Amino acid sequence: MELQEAKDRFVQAWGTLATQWGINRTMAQIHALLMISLNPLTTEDLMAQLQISRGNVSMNLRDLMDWGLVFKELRPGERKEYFFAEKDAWKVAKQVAKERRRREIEPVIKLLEELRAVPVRAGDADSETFHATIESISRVVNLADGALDAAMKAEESLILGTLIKLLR
Amino acid sequence: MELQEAKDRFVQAWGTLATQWGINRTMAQIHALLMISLNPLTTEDLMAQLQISRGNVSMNLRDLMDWGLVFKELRPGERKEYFFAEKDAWKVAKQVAKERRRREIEPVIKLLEELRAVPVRAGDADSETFHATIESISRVVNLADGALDAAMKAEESLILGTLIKLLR
DNA sequence: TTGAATTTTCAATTATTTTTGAAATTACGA
DNA sequence: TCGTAATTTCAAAAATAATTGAAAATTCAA
Repeated sequence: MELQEAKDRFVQAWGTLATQWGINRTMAQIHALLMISLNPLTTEDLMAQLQISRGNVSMNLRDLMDWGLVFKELRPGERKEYFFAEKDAWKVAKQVAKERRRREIEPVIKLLEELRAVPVRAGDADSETFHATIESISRVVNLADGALDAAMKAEESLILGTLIKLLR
Repeated sequence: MELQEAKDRFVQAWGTLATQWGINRTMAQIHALLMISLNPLTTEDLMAQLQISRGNVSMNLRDLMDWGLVFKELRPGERKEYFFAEKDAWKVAKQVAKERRRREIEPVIKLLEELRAVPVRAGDADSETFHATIESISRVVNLADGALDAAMKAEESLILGTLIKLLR
């Protein structure tokens, strides 16, 4: 396989994987392309390589910057902007965990707390089932939240070590 | 908050969360409803409670059964089918981890192995960047894969214990 | 400042995903 | 086995999400 073919396959596959996880295909492809590019790229570069419009590039770059995955580089004496991504995949994973936790898990935890506060009607099997299930889901969501928080703060090697122990 | 309102809020929120993670809203709502229902429900029950068509219920129930999250109950002397879901959220999480691993992570690991096999052109900084990034991503994907595998096999209490140690 | 290069915005369009509903099929009690 | 209740299928329709492209806004070298 040629280098260019390998790059294309990676960008393509990353886009597909992203859609399965609720992330915009183009956003993932731009991110993938920046991750494997030696040098920062301009909007024009991204438009040409992914065959997409200027507006599309602009909006997805803003989202990627909001996610803390892509950064802007300004070169003195040059008008146009250059973009680059963090290349350390562990740092990227930590950043994604941090953002998804903040944006998606936190609101769910808040809701689950509210639902847990709804009084159980003793003797009402229906009410009891509801509460038991909400309790069970709360425990797991809080466990996942804690795991993401731990991963976010830990070093890759530390997680690896813990995992090896767990698998043994 | 009334019990019925609490149920509705849960079903609604679960559907919203699902779409953010690449899962069909209705599928998640059916699953949520079955998780908090004391008794198994029929297609008619689901159609009425979620205000959706028969075909929609039928297709999403099949998907949920394929995911191993919902089961069918046949009652002797009765023609119609009853559906119920596993209510233990930890078991549900393990099942979801198992399926996503098989369906999505495995193909990615296979691709990354192929890309790692592409020969590096020594001295070519572009080629070297590509390989370094793919290596980095491979490590993290394999770490995540291992974590899901470990979680899948472990007990909730064991994960919790490990996590507490990690956070300390 | 000025003005052209560059970026952003957003209404309209296009693409994708989900849902419907009725016909076809299945399955089971009588 | 028969008749029909129940389920499944799938093409068409609807809903949702992503993309375009050109006008508006911004920015910075001159």
